[in-house]
This record gives sequence, structure tokens and C-alpha cells, in this order.
Amino acid sequence: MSRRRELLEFAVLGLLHESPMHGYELRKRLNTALGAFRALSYGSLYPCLRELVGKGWIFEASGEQTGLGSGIAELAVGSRRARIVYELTADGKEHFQDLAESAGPASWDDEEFDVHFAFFARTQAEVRLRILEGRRSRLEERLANIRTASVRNRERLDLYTTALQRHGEESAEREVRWLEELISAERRGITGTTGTTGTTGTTGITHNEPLA
Amino acid sequence: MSRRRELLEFAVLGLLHESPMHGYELRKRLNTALGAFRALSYGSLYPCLRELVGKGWIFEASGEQTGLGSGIAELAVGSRRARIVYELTADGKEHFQDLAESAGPASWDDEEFDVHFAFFARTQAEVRLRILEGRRSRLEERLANIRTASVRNRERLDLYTTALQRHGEESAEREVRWLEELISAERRGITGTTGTTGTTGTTGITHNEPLA
DNA sequence: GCCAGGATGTATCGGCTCGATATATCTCAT
DNA sequence: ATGAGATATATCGAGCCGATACATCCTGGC
Repeated sequence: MSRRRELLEFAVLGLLHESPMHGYELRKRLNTALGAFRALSYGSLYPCLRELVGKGWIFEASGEQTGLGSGIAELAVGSRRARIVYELTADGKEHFQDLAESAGPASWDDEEFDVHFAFFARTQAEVRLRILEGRRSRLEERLANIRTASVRNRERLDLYTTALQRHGEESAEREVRWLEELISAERRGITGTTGTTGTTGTTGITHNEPLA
Repeated sequence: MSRRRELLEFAVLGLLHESPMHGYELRKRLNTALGAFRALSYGSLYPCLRELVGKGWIFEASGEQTGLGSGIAELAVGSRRARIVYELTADGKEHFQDLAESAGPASWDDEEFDVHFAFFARTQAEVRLRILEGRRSRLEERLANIRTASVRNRERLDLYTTALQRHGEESAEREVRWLEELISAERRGITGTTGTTGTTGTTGITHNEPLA
């Protein structure tokens, strides 16, 4: 399965933790809130949902009328547009946790990082710290490359290329500072639980109050 | 033709302005310097090159030995690894200019902007200004969205989502300031040529000294 | 009251891209 | 001189994007 697809599955499972949702709604959320998926198409989403159902991680909870139980005549047989609402299964929740915890170097780069970060509230403190630090080291690598490149080409590039590089450099520096704040906030929140995974909670997930 | 493909063709034509190049080299440049194409594959590049050849915008100038004319025995027939070097045709240069000048709203968004900007040194002053201002307005739209969204959801989002949004907001603000500097630099450079396209140069391209 | 336009909603298809892989040559350190 | 790794071209299948089709719901203007 492609990396992109795995990321999509992860994001869908994450969003469904909030509440059951149908495809259209999921797509809107994926296209706005999450950094990746800015142009996710139905041609990707619907097959993905079908596969998640097949794997037993979500199920179709359609038929349920949405909220406002006011109306009586809602049942007019055959009418009432089909609206397939998806809901997480227990297995689905478990799988989401597995994916969140197994975050590796792949999640240091742009797209993956945004998605993982978006679900930090549902991620173990230790994993949060690992991802933040991994992301930082990735950015510092990038900075090192930019800097050696700009030394190597001193005076040989036109002004626009130089301007673009400087902009990239400053953006990366800003993100590093942002990460540093988050990391030290995490550290303050963690002390006392560090090391041996705390045994609070039912699932082995620590969830100590995130970010003060 | 897909937007992505058009962008790739534009970038290839732009890079070949510097000097003739073969595929492998083109890919390296596309993957590092240009913002888009960070993961461009050969499966995209080679078909693109073939099409550019078919359209008469580039041609295969292979056989030419690269630089160092030192060696004598270079001609050993049949040996000497095939190394297809591509070179721009006159039509190719012309087409690149057409593409550069026709930059529309599509080039205000992330990927396209980076590529267009990368070739600013070869772009008319008026077009440069149009792209910079378009990009700025696009970012200000985005900022407006972020801000209304963050008002609408005041207190309803977890700390991480808030942090991510603030980071996005500050990044956009920074880029706007960066653009503003470039725009005013362009304005200083342009005064005197503004309005009626200057008639300097052979091709109608103004090219007044970029960025002071 | 009614109709047009737009948001909501599910679904599919073709063209193209990505990632992996195969193959071969050149270069350099040991 | 031998192997590791960079250089170099090429292709293939899985799967994504963008467009499109189709249907329903809601709203504002007249």
C-alpha cells in the first residue's frame, strides 16, 4: 500500500474519533484542517473508505437520522437521500493507536508531520516528543544543506534565487523555534512520568495533560 | 494536459536556458532547487522530455563529449555510455516566454509560484510584479480564512490544533512581508518603464535590471 | 409559491504520476 | 583490483487526480 494511502487511512480513523461522519464531510475536513490532502479527490476517498470497512476498522452506520429528531414524516420510504455515515469499530480505534505509536522517520517530513500533529491530543506523550524532535532534526538537516549550498554558490546565483533560498532558510528557522517551544512545553508536562510508560489509563496510553 | 505536466515542461525549458543537460542532471536540479518536484520520478520526466522533443521545443544533442576535451581515445566506437543531452530550440525559447508571460491565477498557489519565481531573472518586469501581487493576495485570502475560522471556533479546539493554526498564520504573515519587500524593490526598479511595454530589447521583453 | 443556483452527497472513469525496479557505466577509496 | 556508490536511461503496475454524472436539499429573489 502506498505511503499516501496509509496516511489517508490514518487521518480518516483519526477524524472518526471525534464523531461519525459521511464521506462528503470527511473530505471537507481533510481538505481544510489537515495540511496534507489539500486536494484530496473522491476517487481516493471512497475506495479508501471501502477498504477500511473491509478491514473491519469502520462500519456503515447509515439509516440513522442526523440530529434534529423533530420531524415525524422523515420515514417516507425510498426518499430521504442515502447518506452513508461511517463509525469507528473497537478494532479501528486500536489500529489508530498502533499507527500513531509506530510513527517513524517517515513522519518527520512535511505532509506526514502535519497529519500526525493534528491528532496529538490523542497521542501518547512520549510519541509526541519523539515526533517533535524528529521533525526538528529533519529541518536542521535541511538548513545545513541550504547553508552549504549557499556557501558553495556564493555570488554565482541571481538575486531571485538567492531571495528564495533565504526565504526558505528563514521559514525553516522559524519552524525550528516553534518546535522548540512545543518541545520544552512537553518536557515540562512530562517530568515525573518519563521513562517507564506510566500505567495510568485503561489502554496503556499515558495522556498526561498535554501542553500545561 | 495536466497542470502538473505543464509546470514540469515549463521548468525543464527554464532550466535548459542555463545550459544543455541530460535527464539525470535535470532531475537533480528539479528535486533540489525548485520547490515543487521534490519527489519527481523518472517515470514522469522521461515521457515529458520525449514530448518536448516531439513538439520541437528541445532536441537531442547527444554525441557531444562533455567539456574536458583532453582525452583522445574517447571515440572508441560503441562504448562511451549513452548520455542524451537535451538542448533548447528557438521555438523552445519562444514557448518558454509565452508560458512565463501568460502566468495567471493558477500561479498564485504554492507549487506554481515557486517555479515561476525561480525563473524571474528571465521574466518581464511587469509579469514579475503581477505574480508577486497575485501571490500576496492569495496569502491574504488564506489569512482571512484562518482568522475567521479561529474566531468561529474560539475555545472549541485542542491546544495542538490551535498551535498548528497559529504556526500557519505566522508563516503566511512572514511570507507576505517577504513579498512586500520584493514588490517595493520591483516598484523602485520599474518606475520609468511602467505602463506601455518598453521597446528595449529585441523580443519585446523588457528585462530592466532586476532588483536594483 | 416557485424556480434557479448552489451546497450537499455518492460514485466512476481515463490519463497520468509515483515508486520500484532493471540494467549498465563511471569513479574512487582502500 | 575490487567492490560500493554515484551516474544514467528506461519501463511497469498500482493507484491518485480531476472531471464528470447524477440526485437531493436549501435558500433567496421575484
